[in-house]
Amino acid sequence: MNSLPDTASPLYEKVKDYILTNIGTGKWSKDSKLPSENDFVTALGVSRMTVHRALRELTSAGFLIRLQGVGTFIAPPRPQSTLIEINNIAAEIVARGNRHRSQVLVLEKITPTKELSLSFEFAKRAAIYHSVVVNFENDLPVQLEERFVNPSLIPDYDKQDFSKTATYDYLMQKTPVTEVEHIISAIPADAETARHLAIDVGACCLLLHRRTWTGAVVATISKLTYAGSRYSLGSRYSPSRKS
Amino acid sequence: MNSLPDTASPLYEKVKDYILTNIGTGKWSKDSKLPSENDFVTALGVSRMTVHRALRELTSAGFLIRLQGVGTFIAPPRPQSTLIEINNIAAEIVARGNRHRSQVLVLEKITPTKELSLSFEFAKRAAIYHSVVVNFENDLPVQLEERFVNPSLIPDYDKQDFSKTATYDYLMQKTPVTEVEHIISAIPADAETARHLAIDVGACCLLLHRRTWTGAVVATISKLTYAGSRYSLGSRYSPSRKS
DNA sequence: ACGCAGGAAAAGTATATACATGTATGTATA
DNA sequence: TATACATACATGTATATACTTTTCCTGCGT
Repeated sequence: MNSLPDTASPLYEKVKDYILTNIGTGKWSKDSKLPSENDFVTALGVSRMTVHRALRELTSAGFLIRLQGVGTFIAPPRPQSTLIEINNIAAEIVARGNRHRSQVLVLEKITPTKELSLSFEFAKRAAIYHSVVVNFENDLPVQLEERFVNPSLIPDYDKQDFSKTATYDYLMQKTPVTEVEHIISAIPADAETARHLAIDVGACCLLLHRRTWTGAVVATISKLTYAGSRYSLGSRYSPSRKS
Repeated sequence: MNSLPDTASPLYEKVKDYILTNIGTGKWSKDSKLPSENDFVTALGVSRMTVHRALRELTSAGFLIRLQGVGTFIAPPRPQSTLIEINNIAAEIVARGNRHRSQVLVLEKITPTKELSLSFEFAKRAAIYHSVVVNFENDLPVQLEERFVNPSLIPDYDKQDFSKTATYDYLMQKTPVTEVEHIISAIPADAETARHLAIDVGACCLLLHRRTWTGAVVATISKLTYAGSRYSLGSRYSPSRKS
């Protein structure tokens, strides 16, 4: 009763293909339940662990939804998640063939405000690092970068020379990021920002607010301000349903 | 010798945490080999299959690189493609528990400018649909939506009632999107925009420029303008987690 | 009718075991 | 010296088994 293809791929991949094919041809309707793991075991003649692995991977790839005690179902079509990628500005500038330079304005250890401490999800008020850097593309300031960094994860942040190494590269190299939060908004430049970006007070800026986590701990909080007239965030994206 | 946390999570998750933590603290250097599966078995007192699952999931999440016959290594820092998801504004508003309403200002067939025709990658100047809609959240205008639509893909666009069906939903339902381009910038509101969004002329706006393709054909071009003071694009993203 | 107990079913986890496959390395042989 | 082979070790796959957790349903008693 084995209707699996006889390619050279491992068995659990064959089971995945078998299931994907049958979803595609509508063998199982969108609402009804898929066969249980044990059904597949008898139908395909493979062990339950192998079926389980196939189903688990299809679930994590977003094709299926599984409920313990209930069964396995076809996942609804993906929500329209059209994605914007946010990259390292220094790398972007260099990739465009332009010259990148950065100027460190502030690099210090501070006691955070109550609000900032809250953003870090700190129980107690603890000291954090604070840096302000301006990034230039061909001597034109394009990004004002303010970062707050958790010293328990990145202990020597204030000892670095960020005119040589981009803060971003340093942080990425120091600690793995397990979660990222982004908020993009448009705001008028205040006097300080205007001065550093060499734009008029009140001029439109893109503000990118970013928090990164390492495990359950907030690692960094960044406020990246782009001169609206000189920079935009772009991406091109092909949705594809491959794992 | 079990140094795993005693939370309520499954064992393979604890092993994953254990490994991620030790990567974070630099216990294993970036170049050297991680302990083998059997090393973990004796060090942590769990079965090899459990270790294997932990390592496999960390690998598929991009933290590790494994070579059969060689060993397990720390993956180079990911190119930080941190992603912003852009969703259907009508759905978002409803998801927030607020009321969505839209007002159709323009719905017509026009002959495109040369520039627009170029954006559509048209060989010859061909007529296209044009719509302008304002989207309200609880009667407050938050988004001005201007769209240009390729009639060869969506023939009846100008016959629809977009005060009932969101343009977005209609387009998504009509034609599959195989590719999307996004550009986000910050611009001051012009007189027209200011009037429709009920903001001051020159106030900061988020401008989201979007092109969608169906196959090799440009399907739609959209200019979505958000009142900067009332809207921001946000996302939270876990590189490691599923779904 | 109603509520509850208990069992069946389904996915989730964990382990032991076996074998397969790929890589590096050392050793014997041509 | 150089090639071939043997071996050890690493990850990869597959299975059998056992137990857990969650959910749903059924039947019994009130």
